[in-house]
Amino acid sequence: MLLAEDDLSLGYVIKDNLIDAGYEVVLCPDGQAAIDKFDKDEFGICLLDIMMPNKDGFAVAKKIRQQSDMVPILFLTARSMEEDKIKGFQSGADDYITKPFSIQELLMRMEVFLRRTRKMHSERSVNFIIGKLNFSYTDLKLIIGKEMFNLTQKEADLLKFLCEHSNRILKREEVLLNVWGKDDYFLGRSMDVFITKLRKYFKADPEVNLETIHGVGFRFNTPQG
Amino acid sequence: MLLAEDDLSLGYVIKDNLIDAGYEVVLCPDGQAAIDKFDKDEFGICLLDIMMPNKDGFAVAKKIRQQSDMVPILFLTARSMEEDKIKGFQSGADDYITKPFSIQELLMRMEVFLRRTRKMHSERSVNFIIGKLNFSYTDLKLIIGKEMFNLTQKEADLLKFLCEHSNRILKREEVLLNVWGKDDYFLGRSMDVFITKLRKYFKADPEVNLETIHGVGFRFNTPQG
DNA sequence: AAATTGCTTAACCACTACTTAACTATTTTC
DNA sequence: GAAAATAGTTAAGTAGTGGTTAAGCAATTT
Repeated sequence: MLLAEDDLSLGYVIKDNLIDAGYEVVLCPDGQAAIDKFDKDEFGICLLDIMMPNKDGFAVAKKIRQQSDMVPILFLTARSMEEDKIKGFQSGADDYITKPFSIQELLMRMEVFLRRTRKMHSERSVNFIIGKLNFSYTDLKLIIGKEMFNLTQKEADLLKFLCEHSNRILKREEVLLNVWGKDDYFLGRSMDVFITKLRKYFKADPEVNLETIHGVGFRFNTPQG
Repeated sequence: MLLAEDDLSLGYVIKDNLIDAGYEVVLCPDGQAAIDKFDKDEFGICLLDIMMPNKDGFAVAKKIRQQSDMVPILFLTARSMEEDKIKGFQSGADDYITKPFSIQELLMRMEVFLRRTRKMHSERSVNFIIGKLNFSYTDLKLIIGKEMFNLTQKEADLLKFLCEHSNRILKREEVLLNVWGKDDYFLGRSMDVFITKLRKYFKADPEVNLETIHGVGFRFNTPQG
């Protein structure tokens, strides 16, 4: 989880307690640092102090929301702040908790959201795990070995279709109709461009390859489960 | 087959009976375990209890459906559950069976689906197994003894036609009309080229040969099955 | 307004599958 | 048994298919 708190003595207390509770915690001393961290890593939940130097909690939340609708965001606020102001500014935050708070209380609130998002995830997410290849269609992320690629929607659509029909010959027409909705010359060429892109990703895992069946289509060869 | 049942004493009874009936059974005590198992292995059919801790049967079915449209899913339900509720929630399930049920009944219901999917499978793929010769039309692969050849679509079309009419005389005209769509001098010569190619493949199996009936056509001689 | 993103279209090249051709071998017919 | 027809084989020719890169374009973001 991502923790942004400028009061470092408080920050460390929270961090240590959360680590004891089994979380992985990244502590950032200001808003910009939090944004930078969020860009690099994936976090399951974010805890943001509102009043911070260098981008406040609201700004950070907004930035995070641009990247992910799913991650739960909790604000840490001073008691002095009026409740309606916080609500008004709840720019994408899921809840807030006023200082001082007990670690117990924090943990409980976090659990609520983690349960909820885990559930949503499991209901909505579409994932494929094929050998070293880990593809989350919902997140548009493809992890192969140690490399991670952020896919575009089309790339993901195509890859999803390939995953759903791996190890059998797929006619070009079939792929086009299912991924693009229609089959004409130009879309066919467009598909070839996407095929090229996917093949670049697949280079990271020699067990996976997208074979051309000339005059017919493709076959997505993957290690059988 | 994948069996998810939280009542373990019942689970073991079902499992043992199905094993006696010749099935391989993996028993999971809760929904999440079932999902995890399904990700790892391939199952021919899934039997899911609806009420389970840690993801109920509906959730498991949904998850399974994301990965495969084909696998038959059967729900096990308590008698108390209203039928329409089950039907409404039939999130991708193929059938349900109310507890208590006889193993006989369960086996019969399972057979129905397994027959169906086996049939669908065989419709999806076209294969010919003739002596040592194993030809998958859908995969464009011809395996003879230890050699494997990747065929082109035309080669496969021609071979398929020959397999479908083996051990009888085929007029040249007949083959041309069925495989090329029309019959003229040049296509006839073209066919001869393909015949040559196929004969090269057949060299790997002396039991199979493509005989010329001079002035008439061919006969694809194969060991009778 | 400028930059970025995501897809399509274009252009170029390499390669493939099939046809055509050319030559040879076999069979049929007279 | 020679000429004609038919078929086998190999190679050359050709249209088409696919891979790749980059330019173009529309939509969105900064």
